[in-house]
Amino acid sequence: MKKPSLKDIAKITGVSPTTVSRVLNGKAKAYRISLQTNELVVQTASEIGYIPNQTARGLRLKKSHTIGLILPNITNPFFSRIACAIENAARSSGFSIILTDSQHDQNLEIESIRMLMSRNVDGLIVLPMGQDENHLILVVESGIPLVIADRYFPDLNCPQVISDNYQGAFNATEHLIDNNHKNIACIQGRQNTSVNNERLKGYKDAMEKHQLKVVSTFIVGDDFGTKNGYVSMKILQSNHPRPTAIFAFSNLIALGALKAMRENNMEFPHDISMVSFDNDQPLLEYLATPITTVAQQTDEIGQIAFKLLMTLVNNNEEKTDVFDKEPNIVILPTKIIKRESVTRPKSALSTTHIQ
Amino acid sequence: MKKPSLKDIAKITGVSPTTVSRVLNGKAKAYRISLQTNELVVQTASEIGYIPNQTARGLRLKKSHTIGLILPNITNPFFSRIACAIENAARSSGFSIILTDSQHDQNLEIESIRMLMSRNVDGLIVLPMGQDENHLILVVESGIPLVIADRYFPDLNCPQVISDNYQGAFNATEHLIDNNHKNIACIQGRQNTSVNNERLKGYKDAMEKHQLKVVSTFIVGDDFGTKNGYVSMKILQSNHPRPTAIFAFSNLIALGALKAMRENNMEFPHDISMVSFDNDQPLLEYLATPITTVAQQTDEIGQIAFKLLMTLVNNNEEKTDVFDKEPNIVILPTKIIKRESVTRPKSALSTTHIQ
DNA sequence: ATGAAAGCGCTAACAG
DNA sequence: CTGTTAGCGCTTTCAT
Repeated sequence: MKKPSLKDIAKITGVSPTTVSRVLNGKAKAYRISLQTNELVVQTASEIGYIPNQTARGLRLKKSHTIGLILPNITNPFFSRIACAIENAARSSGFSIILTDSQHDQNLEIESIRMLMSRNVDGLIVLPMGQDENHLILVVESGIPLVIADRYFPDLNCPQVISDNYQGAFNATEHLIDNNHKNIACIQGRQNTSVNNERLKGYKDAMEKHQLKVVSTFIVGDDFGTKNGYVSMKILQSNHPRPTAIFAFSNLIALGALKAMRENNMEFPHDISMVSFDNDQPLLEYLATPITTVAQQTDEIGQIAFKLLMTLVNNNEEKTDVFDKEPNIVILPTKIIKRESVTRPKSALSTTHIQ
Repeated sequence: MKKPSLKDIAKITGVSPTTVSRVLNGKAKAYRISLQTNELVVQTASEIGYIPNQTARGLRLKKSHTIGLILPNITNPFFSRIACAIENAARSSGFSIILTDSQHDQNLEIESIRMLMSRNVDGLIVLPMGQDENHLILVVESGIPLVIADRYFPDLNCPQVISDNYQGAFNATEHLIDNNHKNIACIQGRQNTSVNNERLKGYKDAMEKHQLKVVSTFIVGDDFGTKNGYVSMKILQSNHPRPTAIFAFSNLIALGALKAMRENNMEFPHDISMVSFDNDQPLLEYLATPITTVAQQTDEIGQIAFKLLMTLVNNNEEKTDVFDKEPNIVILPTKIIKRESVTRPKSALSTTHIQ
């Protein structure tokens, strides 16, 4: 026995499919359908266990009540929190989300976009892995609502939500400086991404503000992942002079750095201080050395991204050409969470500043 | 300018929609379509940027190439790893996943199932929050392929993937006993779930095997979340005698317990040893006291769940009544990862065993 | 080697 | 207050 359709209900009740449709969509009063008919339809619908076919509905209405979510890796708590917030907001609004994990792979990201468009999603929230925007521009041009989070593309004409990465990085660096550090290295994430650029700028500006020279060998790394944190830390340790403090551009970088420090038998934070971006690792508080982090408002990023998308989706119904309006950029403040990974440098010796 | 359809290609090329469809679905040779036509169609399709409408396709084919995934909380690394594995496997097979987070809420879980069915997913992977099975039975009866992970329902006629929770718990407990603990408490998760039952049984059996009495006040807790870990630990600390070791039934419980221990100024593990389930928190290694855990094979759980679902989906195409076959249950071994959270109890005094 | 026509399940004119 | 008709975009008989 196959799934009952709206037509089946019509047959059983003896009314037309139209009426059934209207009743089931709560348009009974709008069409002044008799209470009797209404009852009858609702009744039989539930009796035979009718479940509306959203696919058919979507085809007809050209609205799927589905949005696509593309992010670099659901396993990263920073992303999973955002995903969770989006999913919750979406459900409350009657939307489902198709999740795709790009695995930090540009091609997968592009493929996912295509796939999602072919599935007629009503909109797209993407947390791009890099800073390429061609595929994103195509989305905007195609007219399907798009919201970007965790990256900023000045030329991309769509709403975007990001943290104030510059200020966060500036504060992080200054916090290190306030603790007397002069040889401060940073382990970057993926270069030329807006996130990385801003954090780098924040770092540099803080250094310069305090008359500390920005040393190129103290700027290492090229990826937001754990491995880069590990490798970069190893490199920093092989250099002379060594830094007395590290600013890690992500939680995963910090994790990798931790591993390298441990292998090198370094005492943390006595041998080296650290502050990291991202505060979403639940165990952060209970580390041997709880790490001072720059917290991003992940829940808010998710919620705002979804709201922005909804505005777009709804606008889209009214007029088709809203795409010349200014990009709607939301910048969320960060907050530095001080823990125990920052101390004053051990000795004057180790803090000799390179001139 | 709206999205081009298959018909548009037909119009431009001058062939019929049928032919276009055949070409675009790679059935050119099967229908011996001339190379010329083939070329022409493929060419124009890419020229006008044609993207097939999967909604229409799904309606016609009654196959959406989409599966639903329901899990209790994507923010929990245990689940996000499984989700990641499923998503990857799905993508490789040309499937998309609609993700829903039940937030450990039975009603949301039920609602999600309905929603997913109405979206014509080809199958469902659910990690149920509890042990209610009525809504799951309905799914099986409706004929839509269903695979369960992380719970076991003996009466549910569908493939299921779980860890060997009994053995894992047994080993965890025995490890504590091997370290001379006698007053071993456990902080349970949600009661009457298969997972909890098995772990509890493993705990009890290990205790009994070593002639240790299972004390009811040493079995506390009722939820796999952080809060329960915290509260339960507080309760255990207020009891006399106090346990010298804790077996936490989940990573989140351990996290909550950690918080309580810290507040009570307990030295960990000197005042109290601990072993926990789940090894998916990335920072586990770097805790002040790295916790010994029972690792589940999360990637494998996800991969196997998806494979099982695919078998079902494909079988389903052949015959409609495969649902009388034996439930296909896969039990994956766990592995205890020893770290530093287990020591011998401090003094003979504190290990006095209650008789 | 290609097409015409029907229909998946639903809804929105348009008509009474 | 209700029904008839057409059609969303696609695939699949059945023809030729």
